[in-house]
Amino acid sequence: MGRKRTKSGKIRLAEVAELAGVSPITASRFFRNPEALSVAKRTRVESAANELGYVPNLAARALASQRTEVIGVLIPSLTNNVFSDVLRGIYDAYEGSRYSIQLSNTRYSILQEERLLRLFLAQKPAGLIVTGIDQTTESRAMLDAADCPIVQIMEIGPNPVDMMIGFSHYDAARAAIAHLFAQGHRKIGFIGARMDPRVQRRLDGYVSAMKDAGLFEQRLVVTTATPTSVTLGGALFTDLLAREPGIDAVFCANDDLALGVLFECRRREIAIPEQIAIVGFNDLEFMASAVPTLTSVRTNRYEMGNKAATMLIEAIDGRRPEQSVLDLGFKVIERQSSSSRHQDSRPAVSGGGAQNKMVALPSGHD
Amino acid sequence: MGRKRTKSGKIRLAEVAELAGVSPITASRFFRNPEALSVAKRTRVESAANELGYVPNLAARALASQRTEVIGVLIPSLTNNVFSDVLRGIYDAYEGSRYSIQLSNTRYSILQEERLLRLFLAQKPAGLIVTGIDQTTESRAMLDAADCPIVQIMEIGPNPVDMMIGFSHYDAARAAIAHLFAQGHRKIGFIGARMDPRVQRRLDGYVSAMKDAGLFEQRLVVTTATPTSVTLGGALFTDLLAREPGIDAVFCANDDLALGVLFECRRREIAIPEQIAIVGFNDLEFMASAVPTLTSVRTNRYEMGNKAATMLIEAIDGRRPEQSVLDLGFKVIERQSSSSRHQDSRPAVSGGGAQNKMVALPSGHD
DNA sequence: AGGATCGTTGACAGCGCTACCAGCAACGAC
DNA sequence: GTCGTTGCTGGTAGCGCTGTCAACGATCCT
Repeated sequence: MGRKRTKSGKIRLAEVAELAGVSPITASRFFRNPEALSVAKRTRVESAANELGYVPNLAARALASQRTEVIGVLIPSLTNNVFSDVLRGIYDAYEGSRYSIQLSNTRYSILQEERLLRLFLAQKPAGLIVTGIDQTTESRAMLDAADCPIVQIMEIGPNPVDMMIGFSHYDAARAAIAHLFAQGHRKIGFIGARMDPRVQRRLDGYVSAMKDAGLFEQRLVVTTATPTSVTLGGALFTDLLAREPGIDAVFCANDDLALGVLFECRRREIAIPEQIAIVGFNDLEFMASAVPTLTSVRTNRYEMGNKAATMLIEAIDGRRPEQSVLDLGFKVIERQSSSSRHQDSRPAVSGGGAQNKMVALPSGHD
Repeated sequence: MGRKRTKSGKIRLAEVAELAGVSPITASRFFRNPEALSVAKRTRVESAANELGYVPNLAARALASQRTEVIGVLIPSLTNNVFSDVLRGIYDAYEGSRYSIQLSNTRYSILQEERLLRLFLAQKPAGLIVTGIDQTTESRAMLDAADCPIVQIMEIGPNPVDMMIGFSHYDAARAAIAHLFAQGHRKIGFIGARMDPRVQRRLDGYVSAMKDAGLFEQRLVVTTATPTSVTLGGALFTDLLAREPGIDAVFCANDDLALGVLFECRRREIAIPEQIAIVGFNDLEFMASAVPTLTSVRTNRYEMGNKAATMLIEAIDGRRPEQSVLDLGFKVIERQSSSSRHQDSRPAVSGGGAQNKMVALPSGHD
């Protein structure tokens, strides 16, 4: 016996086809590949669909076509400003496309990531965006076996699963330290929080730059697994000062920490940059507006998300990009907090960034 | 002639049923309502599913059952810290539930919201979370006609579509101004950016409080439609000072603006709070850590998202909450930037917020 | 002119799951 | 002992769409 369930009441493709005087399959084609129809039928179907207010049933489409139009996005944090910029880039790229985004938060756990990956892959996504290059072997195997395009974002490294877009955190950190060296700083501390893989690589870059200069000392490094915050920046800086009162600069693994250091210096009446120089990472908006303005390493977060999404869509549509690994580079934006030239504190209320000087260009030209 | 398409290769429910020695329909029930099975069959199906690694096909389920397990979430911005906290609350609540989240960004446009709403509703979501109470009449009609639970978040107001969770931005602004009055301030400026409906209501609260005290002057108000930023805070404050050099306090519509004002004061060597007091809105993390620490109105953003999601799930499952409108209130967190008691600038590196004093409690007891 | 090619259209048979109803055994009430 | 009643299980028939193939006329080539 059939079901008595109420017909959803919605317009179906068949109704549209009937009104347009074509077969259902022709109407179906109109929505997927209108070019394939003759102009006459195309307009007939189009007006019929408009007249009836037809909306395709995505579940039926997914079932029949054996694929979804869902893009899975796995990011480690929803709180972090960095990821909200990336996300905005991603969402902007999908706007108006037929794909929809399924977002999940791994909370910086690769096990959680593995779990979510399994979940996503089971639904046969059209594509996948994952953060970073540090997956469990299990995750890696699933990604390798996945039959959809995949983009890894936030950093670049060897052995991409498929496509990859980001920059070298290691090189970026080295460039920041090189900048501090150029300004005459020698005893440079490092503070880092959360210590996720990318922060770890910034630390690695710092360590290598310091070692190259024969200046590395373990006690110059203060890190914690705690999530980052402005307050934490002040606390870590306090620790650093206690360990090594003689430092003349601090490289902060992100801008929130840098802002915390700035406030802590103010509290302690330490002059920036005269007594201590500060360099942050990411170049969030407030860095250009702080007093003194704060030097930071600019990363192209919005572009990273946007480009990743664009590349993914193109790959799904069968147009693979020429180069599957894209280095978006970084720039050290030099500002007052690390400038030995004592730029005067202009009342530059708006337009921060105009007077920025580029110190290093795209990474990874090796 | 049938299709030759490769069978997806995936395990289907029928295979599980066969291995378990039950009918497909019984296996189906196991996944939706295991209680309905006898214990014997339940364990048989369970172990069969585990053995085969069965994963349900959501598209087929959605098609057959005529409903999805997707929750639509419409927010105006992905950049704003405020919404990332709300989102985190929402995602946390859905973690592990069978629902998935479909997020869209209205970019503060009610027309965009209407478009997205139409898109969402067409897919028959299990529930909907929308931001605010200012929808187009068309949107409102669609929401009223929607046959799924709906939660409006971020603020409360008359005529909820269904459920509602938030607080009164009007009352919160009034409380902030009352606090400034209590500290002896009279010439209180207002700066606001973006001027979305909620910021507008904060302005309304400011205006009414000032008028009540006979202190309102139009030139004390500086607003712009530009998206908010720290830099913009400095610029708006500069405008305000130019218009009315005699102000003794500023109420900022959000914390980014407040931070910008702080930096601008530092640039101009204006003493806080002696010459000018500052009050922000939202109580972001950095407010407790700034120098001087910044007074703000704390809003329960994470809880708002989390509670909204929880209420929505319960409503979907047929357990509607007793009260459909929930006021989460706010608190004025008094800090140095508006304290006439001249709290000494302690080196309170971590733990900001411990010394906070609550000034006003949940809103909307009228 | 005949055949090959192209562009366009349609028929058919499912995709994997669940709503509906019916059946059946076990049980208690009368 | 008969008649509900309850609890569990299964059969049937789709949900609305699309992949595959075949057929058709129009166009092109030799």
